[in-house]
Amino acid sequence: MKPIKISEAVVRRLPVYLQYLNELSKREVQTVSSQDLGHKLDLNPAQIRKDLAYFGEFGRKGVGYDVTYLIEKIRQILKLDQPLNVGLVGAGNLGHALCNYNKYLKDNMKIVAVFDADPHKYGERINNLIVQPTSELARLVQELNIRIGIITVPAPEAQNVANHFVEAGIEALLNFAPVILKVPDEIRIHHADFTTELLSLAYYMETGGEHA
Amino acid sequence: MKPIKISEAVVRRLPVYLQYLNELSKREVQTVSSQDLGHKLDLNPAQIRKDLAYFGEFGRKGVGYDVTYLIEKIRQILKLDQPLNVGLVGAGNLGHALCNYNKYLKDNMKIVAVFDADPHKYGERINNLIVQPTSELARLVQELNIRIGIITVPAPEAQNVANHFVEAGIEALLNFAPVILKVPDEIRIHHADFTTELLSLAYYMETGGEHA
DNA sequence: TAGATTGTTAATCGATTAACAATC
DNA sequence: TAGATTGTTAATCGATTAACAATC
Repeated sequence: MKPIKISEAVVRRLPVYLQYLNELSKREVQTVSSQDLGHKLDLNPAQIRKDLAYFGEFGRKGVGYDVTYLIEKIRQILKLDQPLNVGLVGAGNLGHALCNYNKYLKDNMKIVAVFDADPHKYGERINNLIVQPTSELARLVQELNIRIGIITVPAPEAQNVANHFVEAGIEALLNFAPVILKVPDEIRIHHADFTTELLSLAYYMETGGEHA
Repeated sequence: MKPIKISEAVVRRLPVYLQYLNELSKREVQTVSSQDLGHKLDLNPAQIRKDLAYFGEFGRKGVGYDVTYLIEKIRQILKLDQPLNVGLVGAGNLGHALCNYNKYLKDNMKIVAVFDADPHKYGERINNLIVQPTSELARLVQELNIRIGIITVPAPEAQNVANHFVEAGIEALLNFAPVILKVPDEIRIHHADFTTELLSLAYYMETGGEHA
């Protein structure tokens, strides 16, 4: 039915479009052109049109894209029009921070359970969630239909947590620990390692940076 | 002297190499081949050799790469062999979490100042840092030679903080708020927005995901 | 209608991979 | 020497951009 393979680059731009469209929607902007979008997001307008065209004809020639309609369509493409439950292991600062992002996710994607291996944390409240022992992971992944796992434990424990998630039948993982994890090929894993990000920035610094 | 333009993709892989090499070093592994690296990091060995070859001849034919030597070389390429000071605005959970990553950065890159706009947070200790009022940003960026800024404030304040950083003479920014920021072209800005990351994962979920 | 902007094809550009001579 | 692995060129692959007919 849809034999065209969509590249990862395209998929990663869709949430960015969505984010800005939501902003426009809040400002009650009705319509946006690929030119507008491209200017704001620093992307080529042709690229934006092509990205969207992979999934259908969402615009009107001579007019542009209806903001509300395009939001709806992108949400469908990303499958955000159906519930998608997320579980998080590692109730440290980073874990707390991510739980607070639930409000940005709104939609149907939600962190529905938080786990930690430290007994001192069991029962702690994070927003409307209560920290559970990691031993409950497998059971709750099943029970709550958790399909995406977030890993925010220290690096040495990350692989272990990943293994638990995989055994529990998780479909995808988002890893924040600064290590490369091995998981079966059928599990999708994204790395959101901020150290990597920061170190690569260093490359672009002018040398001999002491000014003055 | 070096007229070859290095692509961003290459630069972003270097810290990943570095991370794994550090791991090997800790395990006292002496030598590694592009094949080993490729297998571990899920990259084509030819690509790894090519990436490294942009910067020099670091390997030995028939042998591979000396782990310690390659670490040293990559650190030089990324300019991690000289001090690089980082400032962070937003002492919330995420800010705290990132400060704890200082230990992973070790090297010469360090978060040397933390700022927040909330007077209740002034004076709060995070590891060995004390939260400063954002009004001190410009002064301390100069005084401490801060060259990279990290933004971990709520979305509505992010642009404002970015402006302050730019006025203070920052060279690069790492933004964690889920908004697109406008900064002058000469400032390098990377977005580390975890919502984008998570939403794009949704695309790869099987539809009709309720199992059972 | 005239002006604007899409969807899409073709052209360009760049990045990845294969292949292999050089050499440890 | 034989086997292994680099550095590098050439081939392939894929992604971005330009261009334009279609049409609102």
